[in-house]
Amino acid sequence: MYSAKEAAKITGLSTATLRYYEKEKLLPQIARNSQKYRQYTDEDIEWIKMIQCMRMANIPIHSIKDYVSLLIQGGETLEQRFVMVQNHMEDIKKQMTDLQNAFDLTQKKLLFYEKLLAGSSYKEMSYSEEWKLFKHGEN
Amino acid sequence: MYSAKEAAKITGLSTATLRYYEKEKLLPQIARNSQKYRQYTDEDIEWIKMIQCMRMANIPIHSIKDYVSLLIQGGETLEQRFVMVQNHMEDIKKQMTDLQNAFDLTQKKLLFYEKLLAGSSYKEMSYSEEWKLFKHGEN
DNA sequence: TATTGACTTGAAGTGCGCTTCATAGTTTAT
DNA sequence: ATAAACTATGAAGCGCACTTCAAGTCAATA
Repeated sequence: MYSAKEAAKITGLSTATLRYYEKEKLLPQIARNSQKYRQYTDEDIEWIKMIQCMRMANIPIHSIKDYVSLLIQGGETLEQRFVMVQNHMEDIKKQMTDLQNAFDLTQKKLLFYEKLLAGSSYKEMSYSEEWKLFKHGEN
Repeated sequence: MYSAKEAAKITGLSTATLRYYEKEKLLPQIARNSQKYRQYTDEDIEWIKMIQCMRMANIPIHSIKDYVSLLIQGGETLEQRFVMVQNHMEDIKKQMTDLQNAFDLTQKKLLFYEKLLAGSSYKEMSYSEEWKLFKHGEN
């Protein structure tokens, strides 16, 4: 069992965020001790980590909430959940190609800058030339 | 030369977003015709596409703005720009590993659901069992 | 002539994902 | 006994990235 502060430390989220996630039903109701303080179990922590993973993939709060809601409703909702996960996968794949494009562009920029900084004449490069270089793909 | 509407159609952004980007200095001042209507050049369009690419990688508006500002200032700012691009690259790499983790998790979920849906007995799966399955990594 | 439609502007509004605030209760240390 | 440390709550606030609104200009069309 972990206190709010401990759970926050373990997960890297703030206690406020943990309360927010609970309020938004991304987490089950967290157990309380005699003082009404939250007591996070190891399973809660694991679940929080999974939510963090989903959030890192930009899956919106309401989407995670819907998923959790179906999960709680149980086996009858299996197909719906399957479709949701498929949609998440499509989202993730789209983001991966977007990121790959940005990666490639950024790589090109880095090479460009490295070349320019290696030479000693970069201060002669005019604004308009450089601007155009960027406009036409950084090569 | 393209009108606001045409530029919007080509880039997939709204005219409002294009104006917003211009206001925020992500774009240079766009040329105007006699009626003060914007006239986007091919170079403007290319530049907008580059901004879109950066936005897809979640590079914040203010960061792009700072970069463009340095670019306009010219050659003296080369090292600063180089550092900025290096930082963008670090960001992008971090996002890529996060996305890869989400991808792996989602893949596992899909396999799990496929197995479950292939069998005919999934309606006997209890809430608590399923919940735990997810809590412990979906396998 | 009057209306339609594409455009202009600054300002206000929206949705998301937290974060901070104000207030209060309980336990532990000085 | 007072203060520090931790927790609780609901409500309000914030930063970002747009989006929508209200009011106006201008040119062409019915």
